[in-house]
Amino acid sequence: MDAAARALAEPTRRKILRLVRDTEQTVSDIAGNFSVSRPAISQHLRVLQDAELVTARSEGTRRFYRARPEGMDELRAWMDEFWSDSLRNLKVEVEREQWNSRKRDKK
Amino acid sequence: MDAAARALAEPTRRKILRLVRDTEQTVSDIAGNFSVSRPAISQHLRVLQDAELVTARSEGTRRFYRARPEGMDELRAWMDEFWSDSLRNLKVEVEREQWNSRKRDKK
DNA sequence: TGCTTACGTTAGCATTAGCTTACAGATTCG
DNA sequence: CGAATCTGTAAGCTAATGCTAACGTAAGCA
Repeated sequence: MDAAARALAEPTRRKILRLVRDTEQTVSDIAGNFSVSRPAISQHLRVLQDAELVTARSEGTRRFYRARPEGMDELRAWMDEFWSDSLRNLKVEVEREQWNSRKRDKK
Repeated sequence: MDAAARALAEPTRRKILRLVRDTEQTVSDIAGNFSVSRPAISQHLRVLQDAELVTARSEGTRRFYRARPEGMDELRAWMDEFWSDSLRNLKVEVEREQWNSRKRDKK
């Protein structure tokens, strides 16, 4: 999950993910969309692959990359839990406040 | 959003977030849970604050930090869209496949 | 007024990240 | 076989990151 978060923290890598989300693409294809060198893209793809956010398939000399959305599951789950638990606690907080205010009204 | 993703990419910072999710805590309180120095925690808090993932409140010499879950909204939205669009395209893919297979059956 | 507590900030260091250039391996094509 | 294509990898540079130790500052307390 550290790897996924770190991979997503890079704008270039997020753009790459969008590029290979629906259609698998070769390294050269991908690199064509950026101003950085092709090796730089290769290194980004390496990071994405280590984070299991993309998969690769070789065909002849070319290499096709495709996004792997499930790679985000862990991070998404972490955020979802953080979010929902926080909401739940907010709810408890509000209810306690309402309870206190009822007590105050009684006095 | 870059800032949020980068901030979340650090295990220490995610732990800090959990610590101040429900109850605001001082820097020393937080630092007590880690083996790194207090200034290191201060720096992490700085990163979290720049990413708008925590808010701070001063009281005397102490400083209370509290999580700010909305700071994750942008990143969550990005992932949600990525996820759902990918699912939608998968659906289209499957439907096309079914269509082709029906065509094949007709032959 | 001094001493203490609770912080932030700075300087300095080791590590990591992202990039380019240069090179190496595999495949295809003449 | 030899040349061209597609790609990964290594070396080397700069910038950023995470840490510690030292210092600065503001508030509370004797």
